[in-house]
Amino acid sequence: MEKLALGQLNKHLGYFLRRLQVWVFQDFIQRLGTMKVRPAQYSVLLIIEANPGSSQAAVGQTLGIERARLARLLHELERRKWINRHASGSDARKHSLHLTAEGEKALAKIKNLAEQHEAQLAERVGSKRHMQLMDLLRDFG
Amino acid sequence: MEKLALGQLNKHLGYFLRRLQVWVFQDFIQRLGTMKVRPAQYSVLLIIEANPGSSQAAVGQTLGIERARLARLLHELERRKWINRHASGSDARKHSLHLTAEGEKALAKIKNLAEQHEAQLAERVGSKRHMQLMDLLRDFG
DNA sequence: AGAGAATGTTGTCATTGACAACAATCAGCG
DNA sequence: CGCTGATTGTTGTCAATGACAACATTCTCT
Repeated sequence: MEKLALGQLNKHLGYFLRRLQVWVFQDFIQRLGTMKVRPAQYSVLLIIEANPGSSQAAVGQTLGIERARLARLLHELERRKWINRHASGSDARKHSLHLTAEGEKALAKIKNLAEQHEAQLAERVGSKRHMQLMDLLRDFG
Repeated sequence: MEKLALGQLNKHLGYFLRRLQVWVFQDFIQRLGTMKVRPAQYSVLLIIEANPGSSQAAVGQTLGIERARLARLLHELERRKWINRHASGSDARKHSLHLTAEGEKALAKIKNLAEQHEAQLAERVGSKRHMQLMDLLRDFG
């Protein structure tokens, strides 16, 4: 079955962005299947690691994850004993997020797999193009 | 609320791809809200326009949309009288997809809005970066 | 003619994003 | 101080999406 013409789709950055993003996430999910970690969970773990004691609101705003969704996502990470949330001293509404020792061990493994994923992605995309894309895309926030 | 450190997330192309892609799609959906067209529907309409008479399998494979999902998506486009599917002459299993006259009129409006979306995206991203990203991302398939 | 593949349809499930309501707590202001 | 409005986290619900299986029909190949 030959591919069809893309027509006007060729002019839309969003289309190509989406196609590559889907490919990247599928590879990530497959590669981290053994740890049963999805991209959103991984990003949350990294943010907690880099910012111990953050509140859920801060994590959510940084990653663009909505409060309700993040609450459920964190509930799952807590159930797996990878994070804990104790009350923040300064503000009783906030939960202070930390990795557990078990969570740090798991994250070490996960980061290892994620690096393999990134290496495979760089190979698939071409390492030069990978760098160029990183430089172009990083300047958003 | 200040943003938190991204930590290792800074090394993952997938993260930045995803953030920009989400932004682009949200803008697209908002901008085309008056026509109630979502990105996937738009892409299917463009493919049918560029390849009249295609089968669903061909469209699905081109866009990476699964058979079951495409069947329902097309059902909705047919309900809106934007496309029709009549039996293919050569293969009775296949449906031959075409835009209706009404569908062509609607698509003209939609393409107009989509161009505005793309222009705004180029402005947001920077027109030079927009071009560079297109060049880097287009070479996949 | 018959076996296996392709096509489109329908059903179901899990994940996700979005939104609203709620309780607890905080911040600001009289 | 006490009150009002905002913030934080939680839970409930709904729609959209992706994935997968089962099925009838039709084609291809031998």
